[in-house]
Amino acid sequence: MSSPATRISPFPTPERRRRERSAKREAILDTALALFLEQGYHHVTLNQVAERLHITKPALYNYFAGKTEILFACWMAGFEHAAAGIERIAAGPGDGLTRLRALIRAYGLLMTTPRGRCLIRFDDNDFTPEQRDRISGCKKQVDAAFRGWIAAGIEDGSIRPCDPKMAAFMIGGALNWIGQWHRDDGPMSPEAVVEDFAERLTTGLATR
Amino acid sequence: MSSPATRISPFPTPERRRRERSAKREAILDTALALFLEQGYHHVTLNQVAERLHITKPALYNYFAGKTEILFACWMAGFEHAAAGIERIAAGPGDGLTRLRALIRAYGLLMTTPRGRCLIRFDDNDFTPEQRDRISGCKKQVDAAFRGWIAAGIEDGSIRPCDPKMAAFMIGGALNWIGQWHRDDGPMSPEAVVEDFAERLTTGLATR
Amino acid sequence: MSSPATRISPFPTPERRRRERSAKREAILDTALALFLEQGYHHVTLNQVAERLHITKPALYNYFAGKTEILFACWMAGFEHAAAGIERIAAGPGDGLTRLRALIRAYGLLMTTPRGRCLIRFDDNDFTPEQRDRISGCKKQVDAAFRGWIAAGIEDGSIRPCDPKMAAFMIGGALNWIGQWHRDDGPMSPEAVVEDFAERLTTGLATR
Amino acid sequence: MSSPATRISPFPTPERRRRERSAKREAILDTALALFLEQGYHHVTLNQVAERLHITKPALYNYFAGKTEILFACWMAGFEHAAAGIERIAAGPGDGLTRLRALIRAYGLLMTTPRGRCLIRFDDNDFTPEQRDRISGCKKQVDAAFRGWIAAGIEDGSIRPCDPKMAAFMIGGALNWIGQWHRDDGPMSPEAVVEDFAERLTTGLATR
DNA sequence: AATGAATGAGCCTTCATTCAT
DNA sequence: TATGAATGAAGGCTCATTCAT
Repeated sequence: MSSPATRISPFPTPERRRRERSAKREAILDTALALFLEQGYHHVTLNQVAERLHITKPALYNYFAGKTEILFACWMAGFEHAAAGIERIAAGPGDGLTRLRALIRAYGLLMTTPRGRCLIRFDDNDFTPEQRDRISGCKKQVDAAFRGWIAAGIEDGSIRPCDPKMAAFMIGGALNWIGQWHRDDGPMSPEAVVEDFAERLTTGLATR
Repeated sequence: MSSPATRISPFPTPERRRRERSAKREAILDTALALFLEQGYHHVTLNQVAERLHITKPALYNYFAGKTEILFACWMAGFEHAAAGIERIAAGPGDGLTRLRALIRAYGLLMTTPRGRCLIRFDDNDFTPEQRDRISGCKKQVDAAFRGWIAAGIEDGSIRPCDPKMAAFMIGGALNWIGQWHRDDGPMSPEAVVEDFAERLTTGLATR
Repeated sequence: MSSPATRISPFPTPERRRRERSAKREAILDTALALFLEQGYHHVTLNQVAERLHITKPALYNYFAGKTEILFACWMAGFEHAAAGIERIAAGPGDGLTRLRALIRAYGLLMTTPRGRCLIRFDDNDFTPEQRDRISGCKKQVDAAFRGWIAAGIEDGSIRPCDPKMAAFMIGGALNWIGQWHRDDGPMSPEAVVEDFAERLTTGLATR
Repeated sequence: MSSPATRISPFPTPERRRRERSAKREAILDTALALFLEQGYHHVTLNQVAERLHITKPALYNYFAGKTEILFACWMAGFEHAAAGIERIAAGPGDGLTRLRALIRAYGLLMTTPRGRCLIRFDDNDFTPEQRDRISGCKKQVDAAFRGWIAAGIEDGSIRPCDPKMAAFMIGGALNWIGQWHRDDGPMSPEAVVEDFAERLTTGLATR
């Protein structure tokens, strides 16, 4: 029995307004992302995105400046997942090999989700030059993490001497590819896949 | 030196006609492919393709039924390179590991060329359903080659027991990724890259 | 005279909106129809239609799915006139001959208007198969009306025994042809023409 | 056993050349006409015409100046049939009614053939202005024949006094319409149809 | 914040026609 | 006479984006 004073007012507070707006932005992103991955960016019209959300096309412009902005926001959301994982691992304990394996697991897992898949499925040519620049920087960060911990492992003796760049290319390629072949309804769970890959991708590198 | 009698006639023979037509088809393919890789399929107009060839747009239709036909022909040309490599290796000698390494080298090399790059850069959604079906079959053939020689290597003792499917996914991913990062003007030649990868991708698999 | 309070608001009500939209659809139809009859369907571009309406080509797509849809809608609008006439006559009194003459007048009048002319001037080949099917059904309805009342007249003795099918063909042909030769600025008014034809086409049929 | 002297030379004489050329022109006309009636002028490409004749598109230009020339030649061929019929009837005996009936039979028969059908199925807008002018003149000739013999019949007493123009419109419409509904594989032969129409269209006119 | 309506820009495709051979 | 190849011209349609309400 809530008293009138505590009943929720139908007139949203500024705070609630902000939350709702943010939730709508997220919903647009999720919907657009799903469509982009299903049909490809150029085959998706803003009408489709809007329809799935039960709104109309121009309404989208209240939340995003345009189609490429949505694309970019999708990518960035994916990257932030990756960046968060990297930070978490960096903040945690472990030698180079341990951290490399943790990154493989985290990044590999990400690749089995839409948020992660878009990181490599989106075509660079669909971004504006400015967006491309920012994306390029982000990609370098991820690459630096891989190379960094490989180098650290060589340093601390957990990884055999090798060219960190090439090793990172190999590992990155194998992980990125997961997004292309892994199906949620397939025989292997994402966790099983990344566990397998963490082992498989480092047996050649580990000093035992 | 050539007497009038042996000079080449300006009137092409039927044979020469056929060759020239074929050469023109190839030129269209190469030009379109280069543009597709540079700018992305949807950002390339047939006008651009035609202009680069110093012809007009409708002239393209003398050689291809439409834009997606060109796209498809590009893909198929790439696949035929791959298939030829597979056949050559299959026809040659060697145990499973040897052949797997040969395939890694051949496929990796292909990935440093436009013909190969398009195999994974083109978006499935841009093909017609019929084309997708054919492509799907072709991809299965390549995958089968990787898995097959891994399985053969396990059989003949040159490769340690493991899941050929996962191993093939790892190798395939690493190789496909080459097309994304390798630059012709980079520090490593294609040959050096694939040599490195052939070693790197099989150290974890080889029985010594 | 109107006080500010009773002035029409510039903000259209939903009802007014619907009416305006409907009026625009009609305007498109009328304009397109006029052009189609003037120049022939294939010589009319959507740009011309749009220009005459002081809008742009894509705006047409807010009201019709495409060019053939417009063509079809024109035809259907004409048919509905005819169908309404048939219903009205069917609902009214009179023997077979009386009704036949009424139909001749109504259908003949229709043929002197663009709405009616299009019924026979449009080429079946310009419709989609689905549209053709529907049109075919509509044409059968009209034909059935002619034949039906001829048969009824034979039954009730107002028309001499004869083959209703052939009689209907003759009458239909004569009436359809009106659309080809009658000019609004000609010597005979539409009413005079159909009065003449109602007599002329039934003197051979009437039992006196 | 034809002697060498009488054997047909493989080198055609100029006379035979002319005959063959003329035959080819006819073949093109027939083929094009059939296609035009089947699919409508604008849906028929010169490629289709050429293919049906087992030649190539540009070859057509050896016989006709362009697509509309073919269309026009088709129409003219049809008209000449009609004109020949008119002349034959004019040259023969009979009062106005007799000749009118003869014309109805002849013109009606023509309408059951492709040559005749095209006379009213082709769209005026598809001709050039010059062609339109000539066609207009031809149509007037036919119309004049109908009206003339009706007037003659009134004069000689075989036809009841009436407006020849309107009577001709009625008869012409009914006859032209035959081309729209008559099927060669239908229940009535062309001869039966025109016999019926000759009677039906003049019962109201004849003085008995 | 959301909508209906309209627009501008662009692209693929078709096809009659021409030309060199 | 016939062909292969190429072109010019044009049209329908799509869609991201804007604007008034």
